Amino acid sequence: MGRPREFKDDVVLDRAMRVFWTRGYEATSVQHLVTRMGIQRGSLYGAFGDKRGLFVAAIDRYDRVVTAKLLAALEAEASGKAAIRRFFRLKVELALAPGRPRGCLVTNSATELAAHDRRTASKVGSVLAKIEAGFHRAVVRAQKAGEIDRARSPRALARFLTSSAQGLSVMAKTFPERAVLEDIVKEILAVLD
Amino acid sequence: MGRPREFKDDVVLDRAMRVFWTRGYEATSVQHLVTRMGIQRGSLYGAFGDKRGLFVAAIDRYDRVVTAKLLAALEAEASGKAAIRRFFRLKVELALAPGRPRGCLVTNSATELAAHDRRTASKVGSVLAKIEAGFHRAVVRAQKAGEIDRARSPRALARFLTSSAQGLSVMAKTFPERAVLEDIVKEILAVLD
DNA sequence: ATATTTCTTGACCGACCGTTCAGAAACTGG
DNA sequence: CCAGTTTCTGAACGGTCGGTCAAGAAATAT
Repeated sequence: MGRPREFKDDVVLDRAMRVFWTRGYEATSVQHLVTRMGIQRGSLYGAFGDKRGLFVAAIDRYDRVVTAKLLAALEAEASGKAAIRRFFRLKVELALAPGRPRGCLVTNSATELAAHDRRTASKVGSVLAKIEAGFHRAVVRAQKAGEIDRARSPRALARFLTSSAQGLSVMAKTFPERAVLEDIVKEILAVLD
Repeated sequence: MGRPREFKDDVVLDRAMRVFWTRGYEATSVQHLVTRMGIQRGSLYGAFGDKRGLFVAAIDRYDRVVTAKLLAALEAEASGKAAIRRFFRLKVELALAPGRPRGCLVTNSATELAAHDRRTASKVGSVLAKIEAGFHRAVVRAQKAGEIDRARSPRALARFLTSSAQGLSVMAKTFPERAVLEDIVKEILAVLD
């Protein structure tokens, strides 16, 4: 009962996500947000609490939309090695896709806000943990198939791959050139041999 | 002639650098800066132009103090491979050193500001280029000594190592634990074998 | 049809933002 | 000791910040 929302949460959240993704948290004003989201201030505060709340919700949305696609790539191949390769190839394509913000919202949030804001820190931490877990599964799968030496620590490899994905996001934001990113991915994948 | 400065530029710049390093650019107010730098607003504007100018000067200072130390590690060993190992070991130690801001000012600046501000972007770009050049020299040295297969591209390896250093900085900010960082470094160095 | 609930709207709030500036203070050259 | 120059000091500037709120609009329940 009562008057229904005139907007879909996910639709305006997608727009907010893009704004935060391109401009960062602090550089984005509420005025900027309401303009791009196409709703009024009151609606924003009614639906998401405050700017921080909207930001955390935007990271969550990013997790469900963007990160989920990358994690899916990690599970899509029977071969663990092929899955990891697919993950990084997809990451490069996403990083270079026209009309898409550069870099990664989670990486940006980790460096800009995670140190000061608990809610952001825990969201970022859980997303990174999810990625690491995905890599871990892929590595174990690859080891079982004999693609990767069983003597190597899957935990260390998973952490390395997670870190590499972060590094790639930083580089994608600074040097969004295919040649650069492909050079990097080539050597990341070389670690697995 | 005229009244002399009551502060040393590098001293107050070091303090500004630390503030930006821990809090980022946008989240740091000029009020915050003058408090921590121990000078007045007027002096700040007189010496550094504006907030942006101070920020760029702080990155420059970071380059001369922190990055220079890492680059020196890269030149300190005759063996290219040992030099790269030393670089990453030092990076881990710096990342975990108590009383020091986590992560890396250049990495933070790359994700927070480089996309919007040209001056920051060119400063960040030149620092990263310097690091990449250092890695490149070390890789070539290692190849000449037979430590690394000559068939591998030193440019790709240098780019990979630069990217890895960025990733490590992100991870250091989110998970400042020795075990995590050492796992990552172990696998980064494994690429060279 | 009316009461009730929720959402929308746009004006409004005090606080703080980055920046400026006039005047006092501290130096140098004559 | 004074004129000239630079720096220091702290108050002040307009603008924008994140956030609130009262009133109207649109739905449901009775």
